Amino acid sequence: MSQSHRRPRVRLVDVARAAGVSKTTVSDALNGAGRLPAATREHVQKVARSLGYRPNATARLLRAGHTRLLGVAAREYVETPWVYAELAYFSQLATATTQAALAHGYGVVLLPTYGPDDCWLDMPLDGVFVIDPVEGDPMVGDFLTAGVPVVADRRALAEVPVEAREAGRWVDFDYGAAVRQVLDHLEAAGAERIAVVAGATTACFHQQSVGAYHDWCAERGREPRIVAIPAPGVQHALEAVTELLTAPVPPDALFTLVELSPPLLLDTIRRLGRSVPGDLLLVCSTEDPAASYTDPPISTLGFLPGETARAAVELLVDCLDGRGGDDGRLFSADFRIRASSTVPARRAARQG
Amino acid sequence: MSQSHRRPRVRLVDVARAAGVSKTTVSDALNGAGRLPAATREHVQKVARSLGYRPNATARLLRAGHTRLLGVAAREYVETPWVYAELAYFSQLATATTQAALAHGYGVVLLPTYGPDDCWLDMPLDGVFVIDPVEGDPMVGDFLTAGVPVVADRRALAEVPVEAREAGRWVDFDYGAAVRQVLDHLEAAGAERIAVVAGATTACFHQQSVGAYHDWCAERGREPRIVAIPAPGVQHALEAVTELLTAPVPPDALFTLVELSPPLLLDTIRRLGRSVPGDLLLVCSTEDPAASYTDPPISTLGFLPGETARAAVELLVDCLDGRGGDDGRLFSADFRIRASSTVPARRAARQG
DNA sequence: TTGAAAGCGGTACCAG
DNA sequence: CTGGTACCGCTTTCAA
Repeated sequence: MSQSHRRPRVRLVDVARAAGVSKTTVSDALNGAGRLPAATREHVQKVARSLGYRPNATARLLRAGHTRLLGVAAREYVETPWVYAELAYFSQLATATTQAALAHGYGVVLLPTYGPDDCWLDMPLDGVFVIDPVEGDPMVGDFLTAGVPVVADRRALAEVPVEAREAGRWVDFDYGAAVRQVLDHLEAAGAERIAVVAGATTACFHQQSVGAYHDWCAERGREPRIVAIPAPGVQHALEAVTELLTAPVPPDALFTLVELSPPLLLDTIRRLGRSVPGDLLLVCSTEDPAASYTDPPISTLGFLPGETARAAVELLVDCLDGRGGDDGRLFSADFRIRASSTVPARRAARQG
Repeated sequence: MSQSHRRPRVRLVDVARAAGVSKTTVSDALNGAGRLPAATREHVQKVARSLGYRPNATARLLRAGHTRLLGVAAREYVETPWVYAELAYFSQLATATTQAALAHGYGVVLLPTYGPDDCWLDMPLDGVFVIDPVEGDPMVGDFLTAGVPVVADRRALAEVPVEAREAGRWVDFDYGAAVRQVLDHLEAAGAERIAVVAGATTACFHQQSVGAYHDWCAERGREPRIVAIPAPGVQHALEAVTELLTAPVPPDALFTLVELSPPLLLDTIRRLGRSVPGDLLLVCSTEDPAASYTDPPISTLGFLPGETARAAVELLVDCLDGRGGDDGRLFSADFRIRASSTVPARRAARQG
């Protein structure tokens, strides 16, 4: 058993008393402010150190009028809290945000996806990055009406009353275009039955991607083959893939929009008796670096977590510093074509 | 270009003035405190809402004397900032910590691994969870002397001056025992040349693991075969594996202590012309759930990110609430034996 | 050069 | 039932 009562922290006044000077002098001495004689300064510093003095962060923040803290929330699967750990995309986004924030002197708070309504408003945040808000997501509006700058996407901002939008910024992709790019590529490689695995959420990414897929199919009179999984996780994703590949008329191309370990996916496809790219062309939307190390390397559609995080932080910081920057930044998805979706020799020949 | 000047936030006094009452009344009305007539309460609430009033979090925290914020720092590779995104272990730990913290009404701040010395002390944290501190890590001592409760491991706490240890707690594993358990298992399965991939850090985990491996080898007069990678990342890890497997006398068992996508590892081993478990028994220390979905499923040594995170948060919260709880919690690693390290029929026969 | 005092924006204790 | 006021711990201005 350990000592239970925490000793009261030593405060500025304590140091002042011990050093026989005033609060002001201590503050100046420790912060390098004022014009004190070196002797006083050193004396105060020594006393402060010997007492183990540490300024109370909250107090100085209240004084400063800011907290230098940015919130990050991943909202894609609001109902299924925290499976995010397994999602390379969110991990990288959170990490990159932390990194970018640090570069600007900010810390990052991981926000919960659920919890007592508005509980996030009790956190001392200067700004918030809301990733993949779902349709009608209350978080964006809550922060904005509370006067806290937010970076989200354009759709989320559009849902907020105009008068509150002032401190709203966005980072976005043309998801539809990205998906079409992949579909066109697969079609050009000879695919006739492209199957898709998506997430069953109303986050912009999935909604627009699925919409684009349906449109694309409709334009060509093709029948969409899509499975939307209710929550992230290896199990769900693999089941979806299995369902698609064991259909009576199996697809000749697969495009996954949910995070799934690329080498595992490849392994699973092979166990189902199909070869890549021979029997099945494959493109994965993933940030897992393992994708380029498999055999064959897997084509990926990436959404630049590093760059978007940096942009989000910059947007937030500009807004906080009163610099009028852009309202948002539009990015283009990063489509990397590799062997998994490249026409094998014999099929290429067949296609002419 | 967007509006650059943020409008000043509306404060408690503003509401009070607008509603024609005092600060106290507003505070009570909004917090459900005091015994106000319903009419007053509603009136104040209406005014507050119409003004878009939100209490200043920093101010109420200063008043409350706590911040309800916990820090998390992953220190294993302090020099190589933020490759953590790719590490399932850290992602899950951070996520689980956030979840556990939320359950206790706390938020979580992701701490940077580097940065201006002591920069972490400027954050308004009630407590900190330092994961895998390296040898002589300053972070633990810094927080402790600042009076901020810390959860780390026993070694890190031992490095701190006794008088500062009061608010130090720990969560730990007997890494040596865990490693021996795996080595014994592999030996029993017939392995004679067990190779290990470890991380070149002084974090307790790697140091003790590598130490245990060397001891274990020495006890048996075996020659250790180990590669320590300088930083996490697919590239380094795969190179290490390749180096080990292409040695003149290749190992007959591989035990990886660094995070590496299990299916990718399997794939790589096969491309090097070895089969698992036929030619090579395989055990991975990883938290990647994909390990159990490969063919063959891969034996894993896990370190319970969920449970340790929960424990860490509890330890911190108990300490903060002045409840005298335990000084720490010792966990046992989770060794899951699967087909990748199970003796294939013919080898079992050969072994008798 | 140093120190007293006024806030930062709330909450909580009293007196009215 | 309500409002004045002290106070959380620090920074900053200003007077001595």
